[in-house]
Amino acid sequence: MNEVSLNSQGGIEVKETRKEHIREKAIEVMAKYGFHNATTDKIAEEAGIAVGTIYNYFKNKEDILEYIFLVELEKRAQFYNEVRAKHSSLVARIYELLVKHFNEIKMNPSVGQIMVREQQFPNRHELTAVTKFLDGIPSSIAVMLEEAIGKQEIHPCNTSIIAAALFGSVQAVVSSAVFAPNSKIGTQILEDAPDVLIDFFKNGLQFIQ
Amino acid sequence: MNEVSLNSQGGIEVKETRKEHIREKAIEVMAKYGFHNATTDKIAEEAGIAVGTIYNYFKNKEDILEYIFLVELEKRAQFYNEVRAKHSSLVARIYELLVKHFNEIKMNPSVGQIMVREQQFPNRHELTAVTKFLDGIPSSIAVMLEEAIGKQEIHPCNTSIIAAALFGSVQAVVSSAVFAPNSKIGTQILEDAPDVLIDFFKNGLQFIQ
Amino acid sequence: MNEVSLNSQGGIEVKETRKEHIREKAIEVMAKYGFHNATTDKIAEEAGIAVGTIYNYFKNKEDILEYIFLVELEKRAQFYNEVRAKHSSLVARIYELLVKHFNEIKMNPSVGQIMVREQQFPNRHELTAVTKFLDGIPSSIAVMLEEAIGKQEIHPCNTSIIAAALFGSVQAVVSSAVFAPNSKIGTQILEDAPDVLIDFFKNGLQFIQ
Amino acid sequence: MNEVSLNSQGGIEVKETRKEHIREKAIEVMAKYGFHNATTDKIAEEAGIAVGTIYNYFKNKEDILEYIFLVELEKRAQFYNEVRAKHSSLVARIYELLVKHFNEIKMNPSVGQIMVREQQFPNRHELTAVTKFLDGIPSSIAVMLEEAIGKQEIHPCNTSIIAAALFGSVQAVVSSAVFAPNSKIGTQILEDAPDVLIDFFKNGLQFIQ
DNA sequence: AATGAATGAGGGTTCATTCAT
DNA sequence: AATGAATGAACCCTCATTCAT
Repeated sequence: MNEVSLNSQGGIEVKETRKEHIREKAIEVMAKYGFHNATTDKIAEEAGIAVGTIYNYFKNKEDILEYIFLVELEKRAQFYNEVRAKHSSLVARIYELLVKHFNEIKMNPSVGQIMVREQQFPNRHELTAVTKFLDGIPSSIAVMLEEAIGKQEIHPCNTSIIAAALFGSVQAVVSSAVFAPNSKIGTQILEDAPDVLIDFFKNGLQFIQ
Repeated sequence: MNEVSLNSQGGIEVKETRKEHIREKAIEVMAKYGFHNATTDKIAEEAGIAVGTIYNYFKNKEDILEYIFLVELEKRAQFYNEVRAKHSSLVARIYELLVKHFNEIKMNPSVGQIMVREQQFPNRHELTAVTKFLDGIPSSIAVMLEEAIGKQEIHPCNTSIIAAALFGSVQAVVSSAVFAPNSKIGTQILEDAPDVLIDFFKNGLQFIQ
Repeated sequence: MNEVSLNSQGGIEVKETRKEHIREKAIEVMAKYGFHNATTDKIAEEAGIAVGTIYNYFKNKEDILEYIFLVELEKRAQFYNEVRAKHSSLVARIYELLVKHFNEIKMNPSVGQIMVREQQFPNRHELTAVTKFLDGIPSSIAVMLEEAIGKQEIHPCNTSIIAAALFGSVQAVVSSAVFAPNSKIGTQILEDAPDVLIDFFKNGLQFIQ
Repeated sequence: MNEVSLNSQGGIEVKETRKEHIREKAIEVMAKYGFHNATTDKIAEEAGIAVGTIYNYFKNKEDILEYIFLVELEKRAQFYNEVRAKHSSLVARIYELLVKHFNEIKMNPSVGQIMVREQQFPNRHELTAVTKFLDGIPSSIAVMLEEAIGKQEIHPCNTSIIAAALFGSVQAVVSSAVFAPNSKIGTQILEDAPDVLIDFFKNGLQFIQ
């Protein structure tokens, strides 16, 4: 049901199927035009196939977006599991998650644009990957926070709000990078972001005295 | 051209014109369906007027969204000016901005939904209120940060990334509140948010030792 | 019912009423944009009045065009009567009609543009002034031709076809003048037209031998 | 891109494609209602297709009119070339053009109605087939006149005015035929027109002495 | 599996006309 | 008589989706 798997080198591997090809081209088109203005015709043209072919792999246009988020969600889930297995300290975990996340965005900024923009989903009742991504990641963060509190690594706090804030910080920085007026600035932000953010998360604004 | 003004009690006051009425109803419809699925027919119906009437007050549908953001932008600009005049410390400033901001959202959650969702605008080159809101507020935050650094109130930092992070935190918390499964939870979040966030901004995650 | 009358000097006089004012401004707007793109709003604005006022003087928008043609039709009817009273020869009659007609156009090219362009009338069953103008003038010409044949001034011919051809020649020359790329050319055509046309009508293409 | 071609019998042949079918039906609808009142829905209904299908073949509604004129223009261009190749005398040329032109109209009076009525096109600056038809044909006539003057076949004259007059004559006669109260009269006019007009063009009104 | 022409519901927008003031 | 905001039917056009080939 999904083509994301871990290859022997421990990297993310996505089988290059026709569906995969459409996903990649759809990302480009949706990043450029936004979901609503990304017509199926444009996607098909970009992918070098006929419109009808899209519908052999996707139920409808929304399903493409769904799949895009699903793939990213699974990547993040893998990161999450890897990181939990590797580190026990909260800082170490978050730091590595940040590094991996921003690396992904650096490698494919288009997907970053979509992640931070496409938050319109008419059918919230269906448990979509989009929702899972936007709600699920903060939840996972909250879980880590609660563990850290349990281990007396950090003081107690409102974990759901803080989790939202952490996720929001990251999304906003991604946004500022991928929509930066020139790509040099954007790349620099993506490079600096993990260190700057981890420092901010650890110490806040660092008031003097 | 600008119906936002300060009344004698120092609160925000908006003259109740027909345009204002359309704005309010459009907020409800757009919050419910999202900008693209908010048809002009639905807006007109909700406002109890004919479709054509909308076009006596707005150039087109996008212009309604533009106006919604403009009003909110002006409110935030007022907050910002008031707060700068009243406080000189960064913490005090941010805290009061948070209180005011979350209060506004509490009073009108629909507008909060729109603020965090509608970031799709085809013509970014036109200097729209939407762009000003999404780019301008982080800029204002960055300015405050730089002032605080200048006054040695906080240690130097990458102000643009941190400003983005602060704004993103707030947007994400607003999002978690206004899209909360039930309004009780949402209201609680909005109530707790200023204290929780200011604490986070000051101290970070508060690691023990 | 109509404000066109002969004044003491024998010239055409149109009482300057509000209705008259609207007619004049409507001519300008319709000449510029064409009937269908000449909105009532534009006409009202040009006339410096409110849209509603137009409807105190005209049944609907078509009625304005109707009135425009009516006035021109009556001017042509006056020309026709004057000319018939003054001359008995066909050539003299046609020549003077041409002179008067082209003079009118020279004085108000906008009306010329409308006369040659607006031939779209959905309700042909109503006997409109537009129809009368476009059908009636050729009829009058045909009558003159028949008289001339009766008086053995010219050889017999298919008067309805020839009348149409004569009228068409004139309309086409008007068209080439009022839509000329620059007004100098247009004015020159209007000046030359009577002599050139009367010569053509008298002698045809003047084959040698 | 051009479906007009000469078949083995030397007649005009138009490949019956879907686009061609729409053109034909659009002619009927536009002739009946006029361009502005010919809705795309009516055209689609008449053609027995869905509205959307029209837009698979035409950019927009104006483009249909454009194509209609283009086809007619190409027919006339073919006539023109054939006739120039066949005859060298001006009279022979014009006469055959008249015969061919009126024959075309006889075969499809609807197209005649459109040709003489639709002279409203907002974008005259674009070099449309409509403009080419209405401006181009008189130009071609002017060229033939100048040749005839050069060969001393006719006396010098103002060729542009005369060319306009000739074209206008023809258009007006077409108009009187296709808008005739009954089709019998119309057909008769179309039949008589070439002889009547050529006689008029050669000799003018034929004054006695 | 792939194609792409056909579909037609639906949407944004216009604008002639009305009518309460 | 004059106004001009309100009206809403009507229109052009788009585009996700289908299905015969």
